[in-house]
Amino acid sequence: MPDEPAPPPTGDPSAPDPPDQPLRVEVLSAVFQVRAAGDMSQQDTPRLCVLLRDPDGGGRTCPRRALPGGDVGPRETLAQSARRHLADDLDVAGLAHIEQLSVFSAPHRVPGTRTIASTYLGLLPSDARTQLPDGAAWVPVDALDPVTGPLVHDHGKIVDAARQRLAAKLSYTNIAFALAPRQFAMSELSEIYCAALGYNVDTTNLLRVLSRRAVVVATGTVGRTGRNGGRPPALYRFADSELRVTDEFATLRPPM
Amino acid sequence: MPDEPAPPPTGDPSAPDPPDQPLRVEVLSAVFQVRAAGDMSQQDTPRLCVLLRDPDGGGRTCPRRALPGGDVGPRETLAQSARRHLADDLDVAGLAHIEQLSVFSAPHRVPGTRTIASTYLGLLPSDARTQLPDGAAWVPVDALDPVTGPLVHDHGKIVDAARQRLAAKLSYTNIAFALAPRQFAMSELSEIYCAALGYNVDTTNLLRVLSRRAVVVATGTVGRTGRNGGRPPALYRFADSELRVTDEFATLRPPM
DNA sequence: TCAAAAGTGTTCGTAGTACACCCATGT
DNA sequence: ACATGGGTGTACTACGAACACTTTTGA
Repeated sequence: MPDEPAPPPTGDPSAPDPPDQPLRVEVLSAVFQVRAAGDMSQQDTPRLCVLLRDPDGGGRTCPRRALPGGDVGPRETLAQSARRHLADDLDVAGLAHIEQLSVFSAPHRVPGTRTIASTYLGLLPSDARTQLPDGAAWVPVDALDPVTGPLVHDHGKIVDAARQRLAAKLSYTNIAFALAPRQFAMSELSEIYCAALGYNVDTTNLLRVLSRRAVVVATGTVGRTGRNGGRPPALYRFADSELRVTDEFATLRPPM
Repeated sequence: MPDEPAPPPTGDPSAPDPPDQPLRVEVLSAVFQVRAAGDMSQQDTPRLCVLLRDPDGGGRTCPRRALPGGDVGPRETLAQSARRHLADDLDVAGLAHIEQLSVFSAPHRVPGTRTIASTYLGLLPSDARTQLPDGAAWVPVDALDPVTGPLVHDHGKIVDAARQRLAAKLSYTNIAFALAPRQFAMSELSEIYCAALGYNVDTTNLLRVLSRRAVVVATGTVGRTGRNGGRPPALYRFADSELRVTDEFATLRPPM
């Protein structure tokens, strides 16, 4: 699924590759944050947003939209490179999680020099306030194809892969720690799950599941009640602040 | 986990990368097959084996061991490149499945030119007979570190990553189709699961789980009884011959 | 006192495990 | 017939989903 089903090689498939062939390796990152959509027209329910950038620089009427990234430096790993390129747009210290997605290697996925893209998924807690430079913006992922045109090159596919990865890991890991604030009411966490998954999640059951797995723990403190009254919520936090698999081997697990 | 925690870059981390820096991209594949270990001393229970190759050519007394692979050609995707390099050792048409693993990019993971490795997991059905050239061999994965020395460079880590990926997907996908023969008794399939997972799997329950999920279906035919008598087994086959997720979202699944 | 939000308890369905028991074959 | 492996049936456990009911606040 990562590699597009490119047509079979037209040249001699067993030709030894010239060691000096021009070859670029770029790193592209899909960074997500759940944020209450900028327009305050609606009763803004939080939405999953992705960080996009205009590759031609800011200030256009109809900017092209691309994922942030760039080339790999000679002395850095790919993960370090991803962080370095993201530092142009946001405070990378706030990035709570970053992990590798697949490599996109179709020979002509971008025009010009043969460019292989190693892609990353990054997550930013919902309470991290970012000051984006010109040409960068948070775009709700469910408003991508229809409204603004498609993304540059194959970046749309990369965002899709990132969404799928996130949705899957929400189900069997504690990855939501990287999308949630340090402390939160279960209703807030539920909204984050809803935004990331795209469907409703029962708040009470979410608490039960995550408690049993010891993914979240109560802090003992309570938060403030909402605008229209209601009982003040207990506050929780994630037990770990790094990825942990919580439901490995749902089936075919080792005996005992 | 894919990128080793390399030391922070020593040079200027924000230096723009020279577009003509020497950079190699290699493809490495961990190909697995469950095979009844060559030595006929034991009551040979099948074991998970990985295809290794002596990078210095065959005929050594104490060969080094490495994963098969090599550089990417200018007109091929990484997956195509993986298949091309594997063709030196086996009939790639027999490879029932191949998928991307992570990228290994530590700056000095191999000496000399900066080399980034894109890695693949390949699976060969247990009944595929292979005629390996000199210098290539099937090595049981549980006999890697202790007996023969470690693998070259970081290839040991790559094999570990491949094993983990396989074990995980055995639990929630139909990936075993790529390790099993076209037709098989459930006891054979059970042995394959045992070999790949490293622990015992109950044959009767395996049938139930895989039947309910419509992963395997009965062919209606029966096989021959074993060496010491016993009821002849019903034969089964996998419903699909391509990867399918069978247990997506074990928890937090969409309503209805 | 009423609405709104949070939290608790209960019921239900279902998937997976363990294990006993029955079936079919070769010797 | 009997040992050997294959297959079926059943009971048990656990987890997650749904939903009703209770609790705590603000207006």
